[in-house]
Amino acid sequence: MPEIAEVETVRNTLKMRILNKKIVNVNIIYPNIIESDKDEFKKVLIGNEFVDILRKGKWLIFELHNHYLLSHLRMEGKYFIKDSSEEIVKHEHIIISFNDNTDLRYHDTRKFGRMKLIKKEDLASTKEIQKQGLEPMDKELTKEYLHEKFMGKRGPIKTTLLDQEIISGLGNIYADEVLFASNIHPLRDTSSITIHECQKIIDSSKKIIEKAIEMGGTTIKSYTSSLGVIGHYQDYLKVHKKEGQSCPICGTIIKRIKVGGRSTYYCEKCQK
DNA sequence: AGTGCGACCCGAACGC
DNA sequence: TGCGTTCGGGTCGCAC
Repeated sequence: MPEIAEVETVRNTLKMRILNKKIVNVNIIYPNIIESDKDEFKKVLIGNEFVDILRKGKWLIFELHNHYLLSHLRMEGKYFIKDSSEEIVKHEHIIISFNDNTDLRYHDTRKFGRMKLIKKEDLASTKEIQKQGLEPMDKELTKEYLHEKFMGKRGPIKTTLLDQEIISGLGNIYADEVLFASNIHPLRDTSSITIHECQKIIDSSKKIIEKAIEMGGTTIKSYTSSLGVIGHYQDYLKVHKKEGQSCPICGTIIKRIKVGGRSTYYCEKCQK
């Protein structure tokens, strides 16, 4: 499940492979991935080229001449680079072909990912982008900012960490890890989080995401062999998906509960 | 306004 | 074995 670290890895990896190559064909196999007009999507892309790839939260922003292609991988979206001669396999939904006989192929088993083509001047007013809050790496993400946002918020802190309008980029997995590292119980009411705990949330978010990006970097090689970028975050998770196992700090059995409909893992001794 | 929940998908895991 | 059922994950849109 791509979170901000995986998206950043995809961005860096694709930048090395697809920039400044002329797009010669676009094959839309499963149209529902594309939220904007499908005919225009083809018309704008063919003959165009990607000049840069940006990112905002979990959104990938492919920069074209005059347009941006926004792409959200949701849970299982992946990009592959393949030779155009290779057979199209199951779950490849959008195929963008370049003039050097390679393809950028969007692969998504659950078909949850979304793409949207917008004019460059509309980027700032596009709600998907505009809504993104500060990222853990942003200098402006301070304990004061977070504390103020949290004070006016009801409901469990776990749910609030998933709100992209406050902190942009955390998903279900890292939200559990951040709360564990911050010694905060996932069901704590958001408004009860102290300013000191806000700082702990910021520090652990940064640490966890930086490490994940670093790990993502190590998987770049496998990308070229058309395996897609798969984060190796599972190697260092402390609580997420660890129900029934011992807490790495105190040995207490990790619990699993539902918070806002999402599976949530925590250590009842370490997280108050 | 804020909050909660179903819908979108389909492979994997589970129950019988 | 093979069938049917449930679950999960991020975000949007609708209902309250």
